[in-house]
Order: sequence, then C-alpha cells, then structure tokens
Amino acid sequence: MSNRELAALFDELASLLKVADGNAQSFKARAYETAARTLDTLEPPAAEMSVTELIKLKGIGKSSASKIAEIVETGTMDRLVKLRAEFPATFLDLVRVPGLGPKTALMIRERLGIEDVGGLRAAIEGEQLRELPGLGAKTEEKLARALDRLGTSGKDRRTPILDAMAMASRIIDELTPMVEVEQIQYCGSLRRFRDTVADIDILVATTDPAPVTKRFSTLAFVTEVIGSGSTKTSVITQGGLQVDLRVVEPAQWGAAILYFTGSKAHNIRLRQLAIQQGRLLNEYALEESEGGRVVASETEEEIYEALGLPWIPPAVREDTGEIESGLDRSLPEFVRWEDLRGDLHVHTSMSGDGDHSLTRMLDAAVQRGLEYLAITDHAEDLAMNGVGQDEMLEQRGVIESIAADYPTLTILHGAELNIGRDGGVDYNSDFLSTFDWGVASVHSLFDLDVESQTTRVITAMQNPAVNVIGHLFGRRIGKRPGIELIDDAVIEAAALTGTAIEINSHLDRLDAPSEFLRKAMSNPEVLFVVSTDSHRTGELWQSRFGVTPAQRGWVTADRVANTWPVDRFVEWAANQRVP
DNA sequence: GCCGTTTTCGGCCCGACTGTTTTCAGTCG
Repeated sequence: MSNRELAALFDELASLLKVADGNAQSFKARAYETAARTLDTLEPPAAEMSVTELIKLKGIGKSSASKIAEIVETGTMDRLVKLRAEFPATFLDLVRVPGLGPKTALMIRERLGIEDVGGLRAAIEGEQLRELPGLGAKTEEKLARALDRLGTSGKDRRTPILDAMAMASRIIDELTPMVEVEQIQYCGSLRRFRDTVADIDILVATTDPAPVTKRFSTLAFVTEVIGSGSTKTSVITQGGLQVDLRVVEPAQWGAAILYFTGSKAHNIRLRQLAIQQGRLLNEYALEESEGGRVVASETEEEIYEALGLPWIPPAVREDTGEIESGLDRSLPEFVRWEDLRGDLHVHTSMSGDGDHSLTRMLDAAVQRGLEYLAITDHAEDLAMNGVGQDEMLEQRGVIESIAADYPTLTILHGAELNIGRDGGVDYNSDFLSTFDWGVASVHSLFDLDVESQTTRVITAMQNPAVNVIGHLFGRRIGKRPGIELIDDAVIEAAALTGTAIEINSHLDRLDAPSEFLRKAMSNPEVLFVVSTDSHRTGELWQSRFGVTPAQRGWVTADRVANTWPVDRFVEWAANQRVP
C-alpha cells in the first residue's frame, strides 16, 4: 500500500464525512484531509512505520495513525466501509450538483426520500423542494439549470490546461484594451499550472468595476451568467467551462492575486501565519487585527515578506512543504524561464509535422536569445513523418554550411529517435554515433504492460546515442493517458546511465509530469532538460510553460542541463555519448 | 480529529453571492 493510495483513502473518508456531518467545513473532515496531504508528500512508506512513528508526523494523530495500521492490516478501514454503505456513489452524485451541498442533500433524503439525481429531477418537476424549509421556487429553478448542464460542467469536470489557457487568453484579450482595466491576470489553478482546471479565475484591478463586469458578462462566448455582484461575477462559456471574474482596487492587487491564485491549502497556511502574528489576511490586505492598519497589500512580494517568507512561485503553492522551507529560508532555487540557455528538442519542416524551415527556426532561436539549439527531426521509424539517413546527412551539411551565419548560436545536430517495442531505436549504431544529440521518445504501443514499458524505456536509456528521453509518459492531457512505468526503476536507470529526463513544454503534454519530477529530484544524480518540442517558430517561447511543471516538481536550475553555459553543456552532451 | 514559545481545552481561513430570511444559512472558492 503506497502513501498515495493511503492518502486517497483518507481523502475519500474526508469527503464522506462532509456529507455525513452535513457540513462541508467539518473539522474532522479537514483533519483527515490534512492527514491525506501529509501522507501524499511523505517520503518513507507509511505502511512500514509504527503507530508511534506515525503520530509524530504533523497532521497525523492517534486516530489517523491507528487507521493507517488498520488499512495496512486489513486493506481497508471499517469506518470507510460503513460510510460507503450509508452513502452510495449514486447519492454522492447529488452533492456534485453545483449549488447543492451536503446539508441540503441530507435534508431532501430525509424529508423526500431522494436517493439519487433521478429522484432530485423528479422532485423538482413535482415542485416538491419549495415545500421544504430554506428552499424555494428559485432554488428549484437554479438546480434544474444545474442538472441540465451537469456532465458538461458538474463540480468534478476538469478542463485540460491547453483549452483553459486558450479561453483565458481570449477573455484577457477582450478586456485588456478597456481603459478601466489597470491590471489583469488569470489566477487559480491555471496560474499554478495544474494539468487540468475546474474553472478559470480572472482578476482585474480597476477603480471603475461596472463597465468591466458588464463587458465580461456579455462576451460573445458567454452562455449563462450564474451570479454577479459588485466584486465577483461567474459565467459559463460555450463548451461549459466556468469563468469567475474578480474585481479589486489597484492598491489591493497583491492581496487579491495571492488569494485568487491559491491553492486553498496554501492560503490557509498563510492566514494561519498572519493570525500568529496578530494580523488578518484576506483578499484585500494583510492588516493588524487591532485597529486594522494595513501592513501590505499592493504586491505579493510585500505580503510574503511581511509574513516572513520569500516570494513563492505560483506553481509550488500547494502546501507541500513550501511554507516550512520558506520560513527557514531553505526554499530551493527553482528553475526559471530566464535560466534557460538552450533548447534541445526542435523540429523543422524536414520531418512531415514541422511547419517551418531550418533557417526560420534558427532565426527564431536567435531572436529568442538562445545560446544553443539541437535540431531533432523525427528519425525514420516514425511512420509518415520520419526521415532516412540521406536526408539527415543532407540537413547536417546545410547546418555546417550556414553555422557561420549564426555566431551567437551553437547548433547541435540531433534526431528524435523512436523507442521500439524492445527499447531499440532507429538507424544503426555507427550512424547514430555521428549525431551530436539524441532524444528518444515513445510514439507507439502505448498499452503495453507496465513491466514491458519500463524495460523498453530503460533499454533506450542504456543506449549511448540517447542523451534524453522525450515526453517520458507520452500522455496528452485530457486526451490520452500516459504509458505505465515503474517510476523508481526509471529514475534509478536515469541516474545510472546519466540519461536526462525531458520536461516537455507543450501545454497538452507537460511531460514528465510534476509528481514524477519531484520523485526524480530526490535522486541527486538525475538530470533534466526543459525542451519546447517546437514544430514552428512561435513555439520556441513556450518553454515559459515548461518551467512550471518543473517548478511544481521542485526542480532546481542546477539540475536542468540546458541552463548550463554552452561549453559545459556541449562537453557534457558529448561525454554522455561515449559508449 | 489535531494541535499548543499564550493553550491539554477551545479553537480550527476568510469572504462573496444567493435565496431565504427578518438577521442568516448554505454553497462556493
């Protein structure tokens, strides 16, 4: 039983307790959520720890410790089994209806015998809800609308970051030109760069909110306004994605963006810190509890500083240790976009899926300010887009002939190799050895079993022609799950062979994912590269995206090979390729 | 259920919006 599996059981227990207590703020439930987070971020396996050791962990007390022991012994916990029986999944679906919380769900079950969403629908049609205390015709209407769009925008629906970012950009493009808008920024889990988001949060600083709110509510792609007040407006857009707009005074920007970025757990910790200091932190300011004098509000940096913390990048604000590290000034130097000097996964129009020519890509790389670049078109085993030896040699000739035109750019000639069923790659080893750089990626056979996939990837790592494994899991967020791998085995092989792990910047990949990266960071021998996998010039800038999963995985700049100066990098890359 | 450089008991982040209320409960983030 892994820590993650244990955490999942505690999370389930917490959400069931919220329903059982009829209270989403249930303190017991919150305590179990804390325990779940502790387990999720714990390094040693909790299953192998004694109850005495477990109790020493922050957030785990007597009850949780004995529950962990019970799970290890029996595979589950009695309390959870009983709650599952009392609240079957069909009943929990009720609580997933937006606008219907645990209190109301319990009441309609008791008073009307409603056990599932079908029952709720019937009760609404029969106008039965309005007979109950605290509910009326408007509530029926609201829930009816919520049921209509359930499935497209239920509480559990999550949107891939690629789609969410596109929608956020559209909205920001529409509002930015307004004279009333002084600052605007997407916040929430989008700013924290989670793989998927439940909704989009947009923050605007203005002294004149009304026109901004009006414009937002009437955007062409808004299909429904769920709620609109003086500072907060929520809408549903075409496709069912919810967008919340929050409007604040310019002087409150820092407090607001901090609050609106979250995560919730991070915010709670910050507010607890504030309380300890005799202060209050809300979305408007950090202020003295007595008298209300504002201590800081305009920028995130000021507020963090006043709380005794360095500025923490949004991507790591998950309360998984960043507060503790910040307080004792041991927060790592997370890799930043400005640290990147090279890009090591770039296609040209030579392989079928690239849009722009070699020279256009090189020109763009110079414009982007890169010091080194690896051209890595698809090798021949990739159906449709791969190219053979002759074309590769021709490309190499062109690179050599025009290299002098790019005095500030060191160009490496590489290829994106395909990892075959047994871990072999394209071409023969003699030809492979003539490249400067090799990315090897899985492009096929995504459903092999976990042992086969692990062996396959490790075999590729052992090949001297392979400097880095590209998009390790091959996932497409929201479209295709990644391959299954034994993480620890892959990490150990990466350390042993010196093969780097790519952090692919494409918004629909962000691969390897941050959870894997954080695990890999715990082995000091493992190196990474942040690559764009560009297929056209504009994509050379999307490493802005790639550094965020790296930060979420607590990856530091010194462990990212393409932050190194060109001489160090080229020497390392060449040494890697010595058989 | 968990926790304690005020505390072993009494707190637990904080506020907006809605709909139902006569001052607040429920839901949401």
